[in-house]
Amino acid sequence: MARKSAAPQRRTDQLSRDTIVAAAIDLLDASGEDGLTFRALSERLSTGAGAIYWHIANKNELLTAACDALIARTLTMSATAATPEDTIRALALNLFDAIDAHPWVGSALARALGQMPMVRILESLGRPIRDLGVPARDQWTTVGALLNYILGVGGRNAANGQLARTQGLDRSDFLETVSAAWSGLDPVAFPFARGLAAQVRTHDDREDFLAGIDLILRGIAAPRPRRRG
Amino acid sequence: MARKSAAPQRRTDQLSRDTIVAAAIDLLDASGEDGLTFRALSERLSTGAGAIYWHIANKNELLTAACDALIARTLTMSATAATPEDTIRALALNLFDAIDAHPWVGSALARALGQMPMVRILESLGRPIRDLGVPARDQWTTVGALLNYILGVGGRNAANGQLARTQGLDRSDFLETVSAAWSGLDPVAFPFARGLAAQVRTHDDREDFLAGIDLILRGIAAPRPRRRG
DNA sequence: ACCTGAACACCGTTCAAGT
DNA sequence: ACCTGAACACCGTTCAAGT
Repeated sequence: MARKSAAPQRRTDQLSRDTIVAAAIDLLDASGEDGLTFRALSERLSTGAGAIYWHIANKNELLTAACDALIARTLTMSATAATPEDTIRALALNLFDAIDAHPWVGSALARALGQMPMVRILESLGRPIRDLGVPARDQWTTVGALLNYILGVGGRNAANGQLARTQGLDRSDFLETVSAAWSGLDPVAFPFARGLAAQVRTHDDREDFLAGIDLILRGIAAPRPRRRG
Repeated sequence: MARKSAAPQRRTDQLSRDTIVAAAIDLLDASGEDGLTFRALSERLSTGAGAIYWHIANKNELLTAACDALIARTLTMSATAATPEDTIRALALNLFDAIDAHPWVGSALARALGQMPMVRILESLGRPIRDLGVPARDQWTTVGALLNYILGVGGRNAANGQLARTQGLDRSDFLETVSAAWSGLDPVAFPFARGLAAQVRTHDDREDFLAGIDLILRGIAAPRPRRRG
């Protein structure tokens, strides 16, 4: 008697939230944000599509959980350095590298507002800021500035990764395209952007990111005006 | 003779890219990112679903075009102020307000990398930075820091707007939830985040955003170390 | 040249039915 | 308690056929 299609192997052990999240991370790393579907996930887990919903509420929760697992891993890696500044620099770089290696984390973070991954980052960033001597009333603004800068870069990295995947361009191809487009801009309407075309081609993302962190650190160290005293 | 359903009125004038983009903006404003579908759009334009593809390549291009129209509008609004600092502040605030009023712009911008909306912002931000006396070799880093901070805040705003829409929470409800969750954090593992709970409830997004801009401006003004002389 | 609208190949999510 | 997998209500995009 002929069967319509090969019966899929079903797993014998129980599914768990952690197993699902781990599989989701594999899928996201392998095929990007669009690659994470409940169908692909259930196939990889040798289970039915609906089974996942017993352990996780919906796709958004799954994405946040995957993001949190990765962020937690990244942050525990970041030991305390010699100075608060160095701690912040090291932490920021670890986050940059994590988002660079897993672009989907960049956009997942943006959606995970008051939730765990954000809280973890806030906490890790907050301690060295406190140690820097930033007064309590300025801590929220300060951590916010650093966090938003980091998330901004992360979002751009995520977009880069997504673009590279869908267009099949590698990094230097992409930069070449942007640089060429910018050199072609109207010199009257866009003098500044036009002048940037050369720098776009040769810049180092990681170095620029760190330079931005240093700029913000200088801003934190600089005395606030209108204090009179 | 009974018809299956009311035959839709079809438009008599020609469709154009601008008409489509304008309708897309209306739809995005009215029902958020998820509200923009080719079916909803074609209904609003009294045309067939496939007709839009004659004028616009795909959804991504449509989103970028909508974003660009709004950004162009926002930037021409931003006149030059008394000082470069004030010009940057005014520009940043205009962008903040635009993203606040149209949250979808926040996430659309992240995806519009080397394209027009980004170039426009870069250009508007770049001139006052040049006027500030930032040397050519630091201009890319400087404009990048400001841009990424602004985009980071924009991304967060976009997420806020999306959340408010889907959960049906208003701003203060949402902040209340976050604040409550943070007060409940483990005081040993998360002392800093816990201490922020109170500030979360009462803070002013717009003011904090501007404080971050000021912090970065101080960083730009601060002398760079390791110059020796 | 421009538009129609059915069709295709997908989605996330639900839920009766099974064990 | 946990899982199955068909079914539902959608998507973006394509394309033969019309004008």
